[in-house]
Amino acid sequence: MALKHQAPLGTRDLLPAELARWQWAESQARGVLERYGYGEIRTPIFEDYELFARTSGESSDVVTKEMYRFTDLGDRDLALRPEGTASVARAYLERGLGGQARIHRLWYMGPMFRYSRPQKGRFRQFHQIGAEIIGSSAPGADVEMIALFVDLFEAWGFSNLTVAVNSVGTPGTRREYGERLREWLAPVASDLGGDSLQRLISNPLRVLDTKDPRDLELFDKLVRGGAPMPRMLDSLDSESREHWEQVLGGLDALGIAHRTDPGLVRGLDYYTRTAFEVHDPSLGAQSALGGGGRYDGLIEALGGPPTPGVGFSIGLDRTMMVLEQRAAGGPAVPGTIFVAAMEGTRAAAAQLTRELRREFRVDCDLESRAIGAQLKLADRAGATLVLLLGEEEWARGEVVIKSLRDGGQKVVPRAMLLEALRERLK
RNA sequence: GUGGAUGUAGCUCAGCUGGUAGAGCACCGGACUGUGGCUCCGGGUGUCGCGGGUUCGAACCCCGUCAUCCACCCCA
Repeated sequence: MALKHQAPLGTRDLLPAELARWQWAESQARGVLERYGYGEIRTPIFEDYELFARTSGESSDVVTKEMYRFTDLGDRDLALRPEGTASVARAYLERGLGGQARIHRLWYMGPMFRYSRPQKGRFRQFHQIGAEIIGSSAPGADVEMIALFVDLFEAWGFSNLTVAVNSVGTPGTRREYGERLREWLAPVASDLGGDSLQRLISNPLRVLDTKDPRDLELFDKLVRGGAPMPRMLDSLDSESREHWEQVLGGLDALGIAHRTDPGLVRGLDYYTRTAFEVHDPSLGAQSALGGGGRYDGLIEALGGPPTPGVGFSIGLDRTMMVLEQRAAGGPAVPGTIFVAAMEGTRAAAAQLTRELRREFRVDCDLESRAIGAQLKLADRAGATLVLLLGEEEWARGEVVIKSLRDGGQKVVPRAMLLEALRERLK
């Protein structure tokens, strides 16, 4: 079908049938977030380009090649938001939240935009739900974040989740670790693949993430040669180490299943110390359902006072894909009434339909079809009750209520109709 | 940005070595001008992604282009 217009690459329409699941998931999430005492925040969908460039890191992929950047008619340099935390931090500063209370617990939900090549589970417009604690550097904040993160998934019906956790230290220790890594890799540096070579310069921590089998073989060779791979966790300063251990202790105390993943590095530069992620293998190559971590330097980088923060974001598109595979979170079918009219009762039916819609979910035929066709419509639409406005009955002040479940029907006086419907639908 | 695969009806797909398209489901109408589901009958709803080329003739062959999917990259 050669259509003139199609949804832009990497975007899609969500239709009513799919949205039933989305709405269910969103309302589950709202419930959890409210019980945790988090407040919703809504920020603009676009911001100054610089806001994202500064916070995500000039060299990050998000900034260098995935930003929807544009100039508006007033020559402002803007970008569609690639993630939510930068906007929340900006709003926190701009609206002076720091002066109102020391600790803020916030959540957000909405579309994000990244200019990357679409594939399974990856879209150019995707949706995230996220939460932040701004103002506390305590390990307990990290633990609460991870607990909330896990509880959201549990509210969606996930069980036996294991959270991957790591500590990426501070910018200082990360630099230091990067150096140790470079030294360790020095003997084989010239043999590394192109991607790894790039990363050796821009972000050495990522070199270890490579999937290139030849690179992995080189690493093996080094280890066999008696040079053990340096570990990020061994490079932590004493404060970060203590923080890390307390986070692990807190997770244990809550019985949250976790696994330390020394290779876990998050994509945005602002993360410090704790980093965590959850994956679902059924999603293919893009398996991360959500992730987060601590970002103690972010607010200061935006020109605010030193303010610690920790947060996460969850990809709703991917989560919905998993729920769909499990056929979870289906729509709760509400009882629908279908008002069927005859030749002489159409006007009355329209009136009755409008009146009933103040209280019930009501459907009707718009095209003056034969009664049989109306019943068929009602059936296909999944109605549970049909009100038949037969001419003779209506003239006597009566309405026929027919059940599409068992086919049974009975005649009710018009005056008793509302009561009868309430009775039948509850 | 790179690589591979795929584009035929609303959906899933068939279409032999080139002769201008078909099935199932869905949808619409009827049997059933006052009663749905089941059944039966009828209806194809299509610029074969788009543009060009080869050919007497192209859904099929060639070139280009667009789109989709999967993977790399990166991440949610």
